[in-house]
Amino acid sequence: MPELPEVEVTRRSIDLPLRGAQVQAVRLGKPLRWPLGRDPQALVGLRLGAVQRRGKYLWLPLQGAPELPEQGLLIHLGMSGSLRLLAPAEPARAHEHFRLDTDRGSLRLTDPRRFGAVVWSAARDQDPAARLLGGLGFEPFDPALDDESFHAALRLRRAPIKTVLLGGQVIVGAGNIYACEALFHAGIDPRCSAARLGRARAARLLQALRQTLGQAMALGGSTLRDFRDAHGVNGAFQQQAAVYGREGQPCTACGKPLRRIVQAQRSTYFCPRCQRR
DNA sequence: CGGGACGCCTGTGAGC
DNA sequence: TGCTCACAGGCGTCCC
Repeated sequence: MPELPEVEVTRRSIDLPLRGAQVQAVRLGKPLRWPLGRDPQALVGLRLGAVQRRGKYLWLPLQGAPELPEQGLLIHLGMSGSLRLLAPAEPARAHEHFRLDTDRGSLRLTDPRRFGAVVWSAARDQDPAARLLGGLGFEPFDPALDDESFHAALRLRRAPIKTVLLGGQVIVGAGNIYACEALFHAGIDPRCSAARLGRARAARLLQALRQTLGQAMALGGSTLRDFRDAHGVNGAFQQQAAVYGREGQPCTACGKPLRRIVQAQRSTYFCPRCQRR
């Protein structure tokens, strides 16, 4: 369900309510992608620090244990996960597989497909967190990311630009929907080798990624069909995708039927006229 | 090493 | 109505 905008909207919706909250109980449901890696009981009494995001991962610092001052939980929502902040008395929802009860509310992870994960780590820069975060590329809104460095990183990749965007080793945050949308807005054929993008087109792509992700964030992650933040609040309105899921329908810019192809086992939607190699 | 396929799961919608 | 199949917002791991 979540790409960067949804994860960031989720982060913002739990950060202030949970900052400083004290853990009262931790409950696990069915196994997620990886085991928690820690006795849940060991987390009771700790306090939550400011929630951080790296790519599509959330990092929840757990403070108050002198011997483990940097420990925390790394959370990934996978394909179908979402976080909600509920009253502790609220009954478990369907597919609720992780629950963190605090004195300021109960954080619930529901994830039907269970591709998501909640992993304990002694520190963000120690394994397993470090291993999972280690290979990630630029944050799209990192001020240090400029056209030059983006272009330079793309030039090292011979794979199709769509695949490179999804890979997350150059830039994080765009999943299948936003990658398709950004490539459309940048006028770039998704099959085009990343290495063959010139400076100007790389710059256009970076701008399109920021525009697409930024707008989705401003609207509360509303591009996704049924996304809600941790309070259950929906986006301001349903942003219509220009190409994603619109195979055969007319391009909003030129009217030509949009195409669907498969790249690295994922659907890619694009306009064969507006997007050039 | 880069690049692609696989597999982890459950739900949903289309087609018969 | 009920079955089967394709497909779904991700990504670590394995193999070439």
